[in-house]
Amino acid sequence: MASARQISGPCQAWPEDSAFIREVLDRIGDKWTVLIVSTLSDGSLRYSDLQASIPGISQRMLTQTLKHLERDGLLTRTAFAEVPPRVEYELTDLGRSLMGAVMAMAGWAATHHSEIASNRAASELTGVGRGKTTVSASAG
Amino acid sequence: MASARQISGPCQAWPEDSAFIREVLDRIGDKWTVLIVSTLSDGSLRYSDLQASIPGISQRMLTQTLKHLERDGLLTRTAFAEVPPRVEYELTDLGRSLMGAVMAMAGWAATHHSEIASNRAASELTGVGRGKTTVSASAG
DNA sequence: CGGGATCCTTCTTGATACTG
DNA sequence: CAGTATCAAGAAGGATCCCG
Repeated sequence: MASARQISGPCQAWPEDSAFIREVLDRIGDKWTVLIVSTLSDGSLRYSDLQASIPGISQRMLTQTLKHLERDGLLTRTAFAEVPPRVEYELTDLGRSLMGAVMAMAGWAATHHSEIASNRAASELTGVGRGKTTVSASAG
Repeated sequence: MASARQISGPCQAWPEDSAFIREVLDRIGDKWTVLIVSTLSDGSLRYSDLQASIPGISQRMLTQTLKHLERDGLLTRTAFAEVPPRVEYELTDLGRSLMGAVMAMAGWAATHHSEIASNRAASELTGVGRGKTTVSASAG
């Protein structure tokens, strides 16, 4: 996604600011980013530790996401020139502040996820969001 | 952030809670969700108004995202049985609270996006996140 | 151990055409 | 107007092989 960035609208909340909001969303909206960052919140870890700590991840995604995070300055990568190669990843202050923001989202999620879940369940029965909807007789 | 635990915890951040965090992230991580919700923050709008207010969107994505949001109880859909069909979409309280959460994220983004941008720019020159990285001589 | 490069499959998305 | 249905292109992700 994130192809064209022409999102200027007439009556919007954020006129043009949405640009970097989407940047952030593109980053944390990524499944692995959140998992990696949260895993690193305990302290620095090496590549294989991360891979072991995050069950479903492939090394492709691990490497790629780590690169993105490093590029954005959310974590640091330190390679040790030892005989058995060792690389350690650690969150920067910026990375930890992202954790805080995600935690805030988590708070919202924790507060409302049951409500969302019940809404969703109710929709299954009602048919809402699948064709059937509230139909009002002409209110004009 | 209410029930979430400390950032510098002993073991892992979220053992199993990540489930509904990801649910929320999957929703707002979606480009269109944020745009639709923010567009509706001004009040109810009809289908064609939304389509006009969000330049890049296709009716496929518009319809689909609206359905998801309706299903999760973030907005309501009201169809009027008039001769020229009219359907209005409006945020629920839950939807508006999501707006608040996204605004919070926007706050973080606003605070740090320049830092991220400069980090990213610096990485272009340094080569960080693209192969070259900080290499420490064997520390042990 | 820590990746880089490649292939291949799946999911997502945009464009198009048709309906009530 | 407000969608639905179908199709094809592209991106994302996983598996695999290989190198330093």
